[in-house]
Amino acid sequence: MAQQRARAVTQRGLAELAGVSVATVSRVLGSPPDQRHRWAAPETVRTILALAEDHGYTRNPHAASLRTARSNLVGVMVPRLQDFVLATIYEGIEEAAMENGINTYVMNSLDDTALQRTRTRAMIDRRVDGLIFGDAHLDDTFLDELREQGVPLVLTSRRREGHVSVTCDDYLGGRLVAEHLLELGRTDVVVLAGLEFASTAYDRTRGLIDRLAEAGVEVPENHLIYRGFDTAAGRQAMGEILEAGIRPNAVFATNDFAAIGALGVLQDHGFSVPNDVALIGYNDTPLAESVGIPMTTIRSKMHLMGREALLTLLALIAGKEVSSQKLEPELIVRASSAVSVRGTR
Amino acid sequence: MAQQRARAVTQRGLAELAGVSVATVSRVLGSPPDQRHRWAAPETVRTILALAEDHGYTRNPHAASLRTARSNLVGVMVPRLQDFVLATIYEGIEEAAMENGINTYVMNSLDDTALQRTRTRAMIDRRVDGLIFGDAHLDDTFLDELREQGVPLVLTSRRREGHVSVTCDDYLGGRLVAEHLLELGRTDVVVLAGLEFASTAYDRTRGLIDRLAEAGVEVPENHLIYRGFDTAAGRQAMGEILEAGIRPNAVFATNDFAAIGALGVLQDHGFSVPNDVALIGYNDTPLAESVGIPMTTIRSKMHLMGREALLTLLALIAGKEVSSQKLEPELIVRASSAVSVRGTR
DNA sequence: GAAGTCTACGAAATCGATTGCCGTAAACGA
DNA sequence: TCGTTTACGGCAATCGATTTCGTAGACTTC
Repeated sequence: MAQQRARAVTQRGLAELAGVSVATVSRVLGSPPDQRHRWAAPETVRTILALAEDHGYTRNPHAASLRTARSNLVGVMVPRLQDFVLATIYEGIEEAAMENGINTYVMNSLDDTALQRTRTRAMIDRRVDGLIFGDAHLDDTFLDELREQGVPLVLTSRRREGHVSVTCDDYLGGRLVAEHLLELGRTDVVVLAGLEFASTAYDRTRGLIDRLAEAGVEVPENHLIYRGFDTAAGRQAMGEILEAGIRPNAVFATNDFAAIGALGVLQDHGFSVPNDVALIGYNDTPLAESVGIPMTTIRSKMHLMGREALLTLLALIAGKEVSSQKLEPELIVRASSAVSVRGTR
Repeated sequence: MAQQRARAVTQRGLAELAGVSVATVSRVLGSPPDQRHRWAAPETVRTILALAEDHGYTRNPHAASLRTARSNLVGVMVPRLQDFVLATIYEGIEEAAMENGINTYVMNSLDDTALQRTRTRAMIDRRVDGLIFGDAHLDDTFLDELREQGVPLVLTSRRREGHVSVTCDDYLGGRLVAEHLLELGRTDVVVLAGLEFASTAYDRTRGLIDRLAEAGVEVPENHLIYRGFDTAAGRQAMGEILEAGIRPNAVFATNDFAAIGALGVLQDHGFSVPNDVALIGYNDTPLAESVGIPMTTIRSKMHLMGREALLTLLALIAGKEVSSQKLEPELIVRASSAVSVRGTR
């Protein structure tokens, strides 16, 4: 039989050993180092700290949460962790959470509104202090209802009118792509836009369209196709476009993975990238650089986004005034659009 | 000011409303439906259930955990959720957990032994009932120490001698690749093996080598290179191999992403895949099929692996006898190795 | 030197749920 | 008829930490 896990010491145990009351132990152990002396004599503080150390004391979070009605837990809902982008944002969240003594639950909603609801409920039932959503839908009021109920929440990756969010300035990202295309003179563009209910898809597309319009270029309705953000969706969308007889000289995918899927299809059909078709992705995931033809893309600060989202949520929980934040995107030009009359940089 | 979140009802509240004691409420609400009548009259049961429903009662898990010393929480440690494989395994874990009323914490250890320790500690401090590790190292005794302390734990993805694990039969996977190469007559193989301390890398490589040895083929020491599992590592490894003047007619990467990285490098150097070099990956991630040249790979049951890992952990926590499990791998032949004298597959 | 002001703690009430131990009745067995 | 189950459910102790009152003594202050 394996050695039984030693019964953990509690504050009561430490109190008895130190000859003080649990109240004192609680106060000493619960205060930040520079505040401890406010509660006990230096000698007492030292004794308690030493005992805690020796006996490997760790606070029982359930007991603490029961008393304080504060769990130091936040829930994170993402469409899918398989998505590199969300996994990276989550890393940022996790990092900032650890730094602040917070733990996180993550769940995949698969962008399914039913799952979104049941899993959010599961988190609330677990008494999280607040929630971060990476799967906001433009066309669903679930989040509004939640806020009505007074649940502290912050959005990230995708925004939604009326909610605090930390996102990439996707509209600007779209504009950057448009400007790049204008410079290249490749304005007969097809947009593999992602999912219609995601603000990322919407804003990136809108930014592109608006900027092109300012230059007098119209993007026809049938050049926009919404199929999803992953590789399979990119293949699908690109395939449909070609099948419809559309022959663009540029393709903008609102996600690198979709772009990679599109790349495969384009090559299968004998199109050269970038000579026949310039290809641009979004997010600057590692694959963008490593795939056969290094891909032009928009770099977004995913990790930072996660960090800021968590920090914002913490501020919100603390009752502070918080506001939305848009992180700046950056255009990264690579071979997949290296067709400019200027050098290939 | 947003509407204040209504103070949640507690069992005490329900008890008062129903005119019974909290003990009865607790028993009725805590028993499985078919056991409820053992504790209260049908009428009472109905009243309590109705009141709970009406007032949206949800059990306070902190209070319950405090009392029972059981949290219904399990911790999951993965090297990195950015890795599609681990993200998928986690989805399986999450799914099975939800079905069993269990919640999960996930954390990234980044395969850093220090992070591994501190984050595991953070989970234990949170009083998880058990842990699943997806980042076991062959050369580190951390997990052994943990088990000594009586912490219930199960490994997945990677195994480690002396621990219960749910993995893919990686050794067999390696053998399958070897057999495929023997059939193709492409036995001058380079192995981009991944990380040396990971059993996945070790077993897949060993399986390949052993099977080739049985056929009288030796894999020279310098044809094995350990650089990591991701795309960047694949690029790096492949680059070094070529720089060393090695010119294999087949490359086996123990991970699809590394394979994709290698593919890029091979093409950059003017090698044709599969004509000059056959390329084989591992895991059958969606990208394997979608990337320029559809890739031969080994399919592993990642989602199922996660499910089984969780179920195994639950059994372990329940005090049952559990044993390791190896899921069967399957060879998926695609264009990247379609060079057989037989038809293309 | 009387009245504040600190300092350093302690007592005890909570937080919400679980559970072992009992008590009371009605039903049952022989 | 009387002892024994069985059904139904209350009492009260706990789990471990936090926090509101207090209090006793030391120190100031005018």
